[in-house]
Amino acid sequence: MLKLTKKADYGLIALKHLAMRNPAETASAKDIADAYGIPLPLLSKILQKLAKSGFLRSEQGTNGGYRLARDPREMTALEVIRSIDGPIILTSCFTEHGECHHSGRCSVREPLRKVHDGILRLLNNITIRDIASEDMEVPAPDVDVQVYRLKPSGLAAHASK
Amino acid sequence: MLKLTKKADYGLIALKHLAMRNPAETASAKDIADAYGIPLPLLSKILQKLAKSGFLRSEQGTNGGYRLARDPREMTALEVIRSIDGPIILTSCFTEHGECHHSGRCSVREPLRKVHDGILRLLNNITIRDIASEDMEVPAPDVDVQVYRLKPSGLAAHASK
DNA sequence: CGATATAGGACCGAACCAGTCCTTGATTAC
DNA sequence: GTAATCAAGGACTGGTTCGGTCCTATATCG
Ligand code: SF4
Ligand code: SF4
Repeated sequence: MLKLTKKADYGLIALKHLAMRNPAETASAKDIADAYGIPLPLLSKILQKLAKSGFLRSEQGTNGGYRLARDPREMTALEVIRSIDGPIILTSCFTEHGECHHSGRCSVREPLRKVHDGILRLLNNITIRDIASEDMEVPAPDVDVQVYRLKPSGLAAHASK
Repeated sequence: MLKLTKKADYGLIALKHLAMRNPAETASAKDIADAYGIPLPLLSKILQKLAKSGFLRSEQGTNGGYRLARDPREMTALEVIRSIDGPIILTSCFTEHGECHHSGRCSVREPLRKVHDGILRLLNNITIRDIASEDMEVPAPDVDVQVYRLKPSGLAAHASK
């Protein structure tokens, strides 16, 4: 169904929140939870994960809270989502032990692996800073995701829509 | 978790299977199920959906089965997946009635919508024929998915990985 | 008729998601 | 030193979706 978990949403919200303020100050889980209406205990565990993954640095005690541990330009959406939701698996055969039992006969595995890579590359090119920036552009054609496309031979694009 | 359902996998397998053979002959659900080890009743309903969505034409009775209803170049992975799994929703707020209750305050909704669009565009550029073609290329940088990227200002690419 | 097809509804177990609750432990303010 | 404030983390639950099975009805060919 190709959906992101809400935990990932919340994690991104929190990181964006932190990326948009003075890196000197911390924000507590409660601050963020209140600001966006996210259940506190849920957000807490997300932030804990992000801290363990090295995105956040935590400070306990009164006036404690979280602050970014790295430059938001160095945090990609891919890494963040991975850290919260676990590995991204477009199909169940792309995980370590999740071998689909027809991976032998399956004819779409390789094609889907390319799609998978495309999505990863897309997410990998988005940084927290991108997300935090107010105005963004849908820019000129660029490297990024490379979809496989038939040889030079025609078969024009039926993209858009 | 960003996973495709197995039903979608199966649907793509079936379409690929049909795309790679003489368009004159039909293949029954059983044929395909046996060929790839897919449970027959499950595959049946997938094929039914694909038929109702206009990808397949079905013929009942002995020697019946399914055949492609359209040119495989005109069937995109996006449409197929949509037809089987329902609408693709990266986050729960992108569906008609699935309004997330913080869509008001949420700060990542718009950015994620762009990611969503990127994924859609990616899937929309893949046709069944692409999937059926033996050799594919990961071609030159091309139009396709446009990830938003900061203004001209530097912030070089930290793509790859 | 009877074999082979599609068409489609009902059902079920397992997994996963979103969220809650409760306990522990560090740090600061008073 | 004690209380308030914070993070850390385990256990549990209700709801939904997924993957799959089963059973019946209908169409078509030989
Ligand atoms: S092997 Fe084929 S059917 Fe199984 S998960 Fe991978 S792509 Fe899907
Ligand atoms: S509104 Fe925000 S939190 Fe809710 S589903 Fe959309 S992106 Fe996720």
